[in-house]
Amino acid sequence: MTPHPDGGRAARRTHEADVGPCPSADRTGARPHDDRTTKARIRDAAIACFAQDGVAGANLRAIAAEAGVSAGLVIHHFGSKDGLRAACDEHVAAVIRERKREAAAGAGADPGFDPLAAIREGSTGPPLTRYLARTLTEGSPQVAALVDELVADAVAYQAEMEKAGLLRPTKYPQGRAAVLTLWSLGAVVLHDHLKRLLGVDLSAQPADPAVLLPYIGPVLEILGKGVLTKKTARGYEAAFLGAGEQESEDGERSDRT
Amino acid sequence: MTPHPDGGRAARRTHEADVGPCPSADRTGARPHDDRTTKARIRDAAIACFAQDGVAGANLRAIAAEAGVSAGLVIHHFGSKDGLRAACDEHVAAVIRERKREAAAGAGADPGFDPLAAIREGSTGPPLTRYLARTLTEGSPQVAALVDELVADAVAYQAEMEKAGLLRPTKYPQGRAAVLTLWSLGAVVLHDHLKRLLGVDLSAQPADPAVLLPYIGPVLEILGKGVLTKKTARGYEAAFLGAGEQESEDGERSDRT
DNA sequence: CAGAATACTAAACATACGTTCAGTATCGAG
DNA sequence: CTCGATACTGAACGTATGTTTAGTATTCTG
Repeated sequence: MTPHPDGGRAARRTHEADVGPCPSADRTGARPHDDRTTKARIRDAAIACFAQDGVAGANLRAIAAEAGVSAGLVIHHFGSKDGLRAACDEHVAAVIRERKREAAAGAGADPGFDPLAAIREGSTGPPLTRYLARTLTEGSPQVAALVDELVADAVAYQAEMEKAGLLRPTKYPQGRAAVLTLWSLGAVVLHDHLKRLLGVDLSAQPADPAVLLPYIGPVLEILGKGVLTKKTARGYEAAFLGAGEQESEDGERSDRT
Repeated sequence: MTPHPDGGRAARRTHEADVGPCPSADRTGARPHDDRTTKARIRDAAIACFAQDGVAGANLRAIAAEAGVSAGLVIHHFGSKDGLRAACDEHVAAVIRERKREAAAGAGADPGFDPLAAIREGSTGPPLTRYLARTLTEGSPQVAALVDELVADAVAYQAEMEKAGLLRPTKYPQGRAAVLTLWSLGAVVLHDHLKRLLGVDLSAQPADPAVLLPYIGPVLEILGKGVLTKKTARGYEAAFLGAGEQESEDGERSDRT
């Protein structure tokens, strides 16, 4: 119940939208000191509750209790449950953007094919991945915008890698990036099933990256050499793309955006 | 509001669990005759409402109204909202199993890599795909069991295809089948995003399979030749699977089941 | 047909929820 | 210090919701 007593002190303090002026100078003296604003604490509690029960399933009183405040205060700060949800969406999106930027700035690393690699969260802080896994299916504009950004990033990233000879060329730059991104996000959304089937939990940060292996192994195999033999691939293509289609397109298909 | 006035008369009548004895001989004369039992009508209405608003978001009165009955009757037939949800889960799972069996019995067709190809529903009947897209993320035992079956089917199917030389061999029979199945399901769960990004709606049956092309195209490309160049693949593998692993590349290797 | 069981409705019930409100404490500005 | 604004609480309000209940129609069984 009580948040981590101490430990991650001055950690993470870059985004911090408008959660308030001062970190709540231990006003009531009630709980162990927490460097977050009350508003931020409420927001984090909401993220945790929404992640666990879904937005419709969670309720303000539980969120308030988790944050150690009254239900009225939640409304006072966020106007309504919907406002709270919007704030959570924006916060999560902002954190992800920031961490992606940090990761990009840092040593080459491997953004690889996990668009959410940036938010493999430490055990501290709210469960961003689980929150996203929930809200990804509940259609909010903020999350939609975030997904669009992830795909756009993937398009750019894959173009770079392709130019560097690290990725095979594609006839569908936008389509391939979108499909790979959505597949990755889909695996996160279905993390419960993945855990049950392969014993890998994508919604928790791995102590040791090796525990991801039952998932990463097949993924690398699929992305490495494909799964269809040449003739099967040709067969499907003939069936779907129209028999004589012969693949004219190589450019960007600008359906959207 | 009113269901299809007539048309799909003696259609679909194989599963029909225990929705009751006779198709409600137009008891009240209130609504145009429907060949479904009242219980079945309630269940289908529930599937539609759950699909639209999620299980937590939907409410019994709306479901009852959609089915043209009172809220009390829903409880009378299903005991509780949870019971109703369980019945829906079971029904959807049963329909999918049945259609998969039919599809398997029919001409070779292509179960391909869409584990849900069997339920590309006609415009009649409840929105099974959307329902599944919702419940897949809400963790019910019935849905979990269904997913397990889909994966098991995929393992068997891919083994057959591999033997027939239609699929590349894999080191991870279970893992590859699980990953491909979950990716496909994930794309369904994220159908809103896929629609927005590529203009393809996986939750509706396509009048013309060609409309799926912006999705199928990249998918076939990825599954056909992969996306990583050989050295990139080797690099990732070295990083993840431990440096010296060496990749025999054509042999079977049964790590997992 | 009699009588029991089932299908069904409308209303009532209890509770859980989002939100409002009145009041209190705390803070910053002058 | 004074005053206004903000942070915050606890209780109240109104409503929506899952469920119960009492009662009526309908069907099934013998």
